[in-house]
Amino acid sequence: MRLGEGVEWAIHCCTFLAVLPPGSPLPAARLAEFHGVPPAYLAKHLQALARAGIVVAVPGAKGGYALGRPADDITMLDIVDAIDGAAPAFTCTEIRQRGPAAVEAAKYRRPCSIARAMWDAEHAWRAELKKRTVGEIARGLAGDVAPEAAVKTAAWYQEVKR
Amino acid sequence: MRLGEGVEWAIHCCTFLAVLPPGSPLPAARLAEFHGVPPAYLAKHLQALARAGIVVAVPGAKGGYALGRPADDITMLDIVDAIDGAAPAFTCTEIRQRGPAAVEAAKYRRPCSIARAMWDAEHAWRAELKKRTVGEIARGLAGDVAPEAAVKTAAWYQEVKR
DNA sequence: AGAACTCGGACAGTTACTATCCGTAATCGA
DNA sequence: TCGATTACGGATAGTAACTGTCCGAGTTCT
Repeated sequence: MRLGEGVEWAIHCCTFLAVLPPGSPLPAARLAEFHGVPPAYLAKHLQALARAGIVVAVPGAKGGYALGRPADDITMLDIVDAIDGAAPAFTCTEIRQRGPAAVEAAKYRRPCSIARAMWDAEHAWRAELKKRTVGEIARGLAGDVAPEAAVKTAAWYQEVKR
Repeated sequence: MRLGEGVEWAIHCCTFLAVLPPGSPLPAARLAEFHGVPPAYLAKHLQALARAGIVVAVPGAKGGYALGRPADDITMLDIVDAIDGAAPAFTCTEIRQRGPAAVEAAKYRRPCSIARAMWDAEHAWRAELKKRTVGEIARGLAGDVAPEAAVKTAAWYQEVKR
């Protein structure tokens, strides 16, 4: 089981947009430049975020992306679902109905215990992601690294917005 | 994020081996026949289970596979790790060190909050899978379907073992 | 109105998963 | 001892998902 790299990029972009002064969208190319990732590919993921309403896309000159709602109302799960898709990781193919022990479909009242157990685990994963919001992450992000990085970030932003 | 189909097959095989009378291994071809899955491909996954010690492989005529330890000592997580690999689904590529705001590596004391949040969620998923054992699942499996299926299973097993 | 800039979807390359086959080694029954 | 059966590993294709890039449509500013 592997989570696409785009999920990481999307979360970083959202947390970054959360710490930026609001009211001024940032182009996809600038977001890619700041994070050191391929611009064209990041744009694709940003489009997915826009479709989910997590960010709003502002077209035209001086356009770009901005958060679609308050950072505290955006959960990690929202982003993961938008990028990776909301389809469950485990899909029950009902192999119990495929062998020589199969009986007519109506006799299977509930999904098999195996699928239930896998789905329970997945629910725990999603519940944990739902607890964490972009706002919370953004506030804690500064403590991960020396204040020097925040200074460089501010300098870069001023340069870009000039 | 998607979990390979082989995981489902492996769990079904383990729970099936758990309800079978012990002391008599079942060939991979029989396991594939009972579950209605491609024999050659299932064999690959069974080999992975054997490498992990979850099942024991008995070579030669009258050989096959049997559980490697009591069913209550085999967790769902054991099987998932054996088939899908124990590598974490989310891998932090440290993109915070790649942009114009990057500072020297030593300044990053702890992993970024984003990675920690993702890993916490993954830990919750693994913890849930670790709670459930093959023995527990096997005991509950019969209740999912009409008793008729158990009869057909027993008949098939007697035919195979003849 | 013109120009510049942006998003948006359509188009290839790469990796991982699915699936199969064959040769080798080991075990049991005759 | 010989043949049948079975697990094991490698080599080999096909398929789907992820990664990556491009150019056109629409919008905003001057």
